[in-house]
Amino acid sequence: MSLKHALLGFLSTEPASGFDLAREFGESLGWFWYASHSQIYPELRRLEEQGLVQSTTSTGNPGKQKRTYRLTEAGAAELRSWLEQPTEYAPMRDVERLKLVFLDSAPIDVVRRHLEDHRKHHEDLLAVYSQQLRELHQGVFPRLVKRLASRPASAHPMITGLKVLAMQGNIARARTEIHWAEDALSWLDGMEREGRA
Amino acid sequence: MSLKHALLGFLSTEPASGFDLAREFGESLGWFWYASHSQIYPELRRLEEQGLVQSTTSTGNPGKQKRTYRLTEAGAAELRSWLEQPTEYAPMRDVERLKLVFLDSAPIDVVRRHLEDHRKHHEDLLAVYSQQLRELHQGVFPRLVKRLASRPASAHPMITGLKVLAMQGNIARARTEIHWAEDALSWLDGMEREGRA
DNA sequence: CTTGTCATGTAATTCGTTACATGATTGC
DNA sequence: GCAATCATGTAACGAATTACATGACAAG
Repeated sequence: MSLKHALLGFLSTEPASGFDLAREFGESLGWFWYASHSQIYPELRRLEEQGLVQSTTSTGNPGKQKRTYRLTEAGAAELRSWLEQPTEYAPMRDVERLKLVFLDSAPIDVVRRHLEDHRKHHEDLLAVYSQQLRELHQGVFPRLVKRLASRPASAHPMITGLKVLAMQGNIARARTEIHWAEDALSWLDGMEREGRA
Repeated sequence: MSLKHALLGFLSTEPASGFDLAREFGESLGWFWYASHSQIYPELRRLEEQGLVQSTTSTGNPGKQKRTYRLTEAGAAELRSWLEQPTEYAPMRDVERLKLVFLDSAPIDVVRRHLEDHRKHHEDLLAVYSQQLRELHQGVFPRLVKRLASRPASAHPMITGLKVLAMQGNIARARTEIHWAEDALSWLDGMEREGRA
């Protein structure tokens, strides 16, 4: 039930169309939640049926229809209540680790390639997150700017701080994965040397 | 398509029943993959239709039916081919982080509770993983023992090593989350002090 | 006039969760 | 006799992916 609340959350910053939301949920490697447009459009309709959001079709531009959704009071209440409840942790499903434990009869180069891919993947993530953290600090990160705009200056440190915190968490994760992959690669080199000796 | 390969992987150690597999996929906080029995039983039937596994019903015990699945040569080949292919990384979906970025108008105690829960969750995971790592090193971890049994001694360091590596990765992750949560809590305390000053 | 971006949708399928359902065996 | 564990399944629903489908507008 999280797509629902992810949408309500994004709409709590400002009204947006399905297209806008699909862009935000797809770009920047996902920014905490990913969803495709084919999941978003029907979900928004469902939220409207439930009275949690309300849509207006753009007048002005004829032909080019654009449906903008805004949060209703009921939607804001639903979001608040979800935010207050403790998080239920999703069961672990980790394809890479799963592969790793069964790779024990594969050629050593296959194992190495997997670990190198893993390192590369998280290095790419780290680059993106580091850039986004810089943008958060510089106050040029669009989503943050919009969120600050509608709120009093006294609330700004908390608003910014929580985003920075979340991003730092992603950075810490990426670094951990990179370090782990590097340690694993050294260990693998050791194995190979011993195997040849 | 990973449940399929998770099952093939587990069956590559030794034949097992749906019940055995459901126990392994459910216990110990999941050991890299979680699935419920209601997903496992039909999937095993499908794998049998595809000729990747083969089942035998226990004779001997009448009434108490127990269906044991073993990997076929085709199943082993499918597993090898999956293991060789590069991993596709799942898009990010992180409920806790998502909540965190929208918690900026909630009472500070709600934020604190979320961070404390997060720390607690990963401390619990860390305890389990640390115990399992000890068992791996002591050679008393059942799944590892079984896997070593069917393979020559020269392969043992690699078999054990990869499991240790995977577990160390989980431990590193858990530690990172705990440290992050603690940093976040200190920051939050600072915010509260400033807010009251 | 064609490519790219904006914009919104539906359909088919697969994957995963929750709940329902049944029956045998073992230990107390 | 009763509870716990072993053992296997189905049904209904919800979440997510992939593919199909359409059309406006802007820039070159």
